Amino acid sequence: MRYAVPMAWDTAATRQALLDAGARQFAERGFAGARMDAIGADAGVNKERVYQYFGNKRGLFDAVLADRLGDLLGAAHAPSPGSGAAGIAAYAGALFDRFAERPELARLLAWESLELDGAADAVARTARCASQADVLASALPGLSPAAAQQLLLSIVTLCAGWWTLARVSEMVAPGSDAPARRAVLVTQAEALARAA
Amino acid sequence: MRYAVPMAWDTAATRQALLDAGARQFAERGFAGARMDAIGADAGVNKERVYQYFGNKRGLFDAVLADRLGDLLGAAHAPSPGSGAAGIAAYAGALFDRFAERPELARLLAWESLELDGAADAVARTARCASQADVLASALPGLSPAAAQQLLLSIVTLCAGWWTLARVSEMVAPGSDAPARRAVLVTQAEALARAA
DNA sequence: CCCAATTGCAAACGGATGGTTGGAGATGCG
DNA sequence: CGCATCTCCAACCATCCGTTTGCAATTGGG
Repeated sequence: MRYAVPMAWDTAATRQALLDAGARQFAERGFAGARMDAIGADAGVNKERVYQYFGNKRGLFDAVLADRLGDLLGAAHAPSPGSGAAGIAAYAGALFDRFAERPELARLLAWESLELDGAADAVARTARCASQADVLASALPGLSPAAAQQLLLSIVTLCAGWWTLARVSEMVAPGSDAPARRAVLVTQAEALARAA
Repeated sequence: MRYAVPMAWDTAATRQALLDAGARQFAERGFAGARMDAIGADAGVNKERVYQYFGNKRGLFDAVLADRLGDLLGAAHAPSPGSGAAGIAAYAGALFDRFAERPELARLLAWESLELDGAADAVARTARCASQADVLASALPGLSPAAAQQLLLSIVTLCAGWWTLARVSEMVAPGSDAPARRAVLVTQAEALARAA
């Protein structure tokens, strides 16, 4: 039959468009709530292409999580060795900024934890988290690896929390906005680093 | 037609059973992922009863959130006036314990933030959060109301985070378990209180 | 005891939805 | 240029699912 538009090939662009649309739709509505029709429409591609490139809805979700969250913690500017609590504070600010410029990242983290029993691309991402914890350990001489992991976990939890627990934020700190929350988190990260 | 079992009335029990089943199913799968058939089966009640008592699926979800999360922060043992950073630390431990004994609470908080634009029963819950922030302010003389709100928000975010960002916890702190995480959070809450 | 109102159930409805199918159009190679 | 293969689309399928319907059973008041 005649199609609405001429149908040129662009395999890489189609796949990327589906990943981008999938990221938007899964961030907004989660795995269960996202609709294949909506993903296709958002991508400007027929939804049948998802099955060709990713296998099924779950395959696309895993691909989106791996693609978007693969090096989330490393994407924020890391503290320098020996930079101490100030370096950790700056890292918290940079991570918060990362979430602020791409709020779908925090939301995808939250959906992943609620809807999946295991993280997408867990082995690679766990290795990257270990590297990032090592970076924090080198910023704070004397910090054990386990303590660095706990510190990093708290910083990520606090920074992402503005988006992952947005309703809680609205009720507990109704007068706050993102810049105010960022400032508090930078101070709190420094305090956590000092106490670590 | 003949029913599978005799059909006695118990209005209050039926409503409670649906709330309890709804809490379990919504905590596990979220609003979009929960199934009305499964809620009815879990409650041991015909799913049609949800429409009689709560209007529709969304009405049940709102009722569950209001019922389970209404006084979440107050349910944990509050710090005494003037009890200082130690009181805040103990409060963090109590809140973590609250989440540990009823992990559906943290998950419901997260689903609410991801799936709704506004919290259920927001006015009442915001008032309760303000009261709880006042309790923290009285525990730490000199703490401003806004700073108390930010401190409370960070404590809630950190305590709930073990469940709301469970996959992140597994990747960032793979060797940690709940008791270890609890101990770190108690220490971290004390550090945050000192810096507030 | 009778009857109106209420509660509860099984079955059905209409629309939604993930996934599949058949075929058109594009590409690349001989 | 012809043909095999690949990419893409529109339409369809089978099942799912929130909600409604018709009626049975229970309850309580006169």
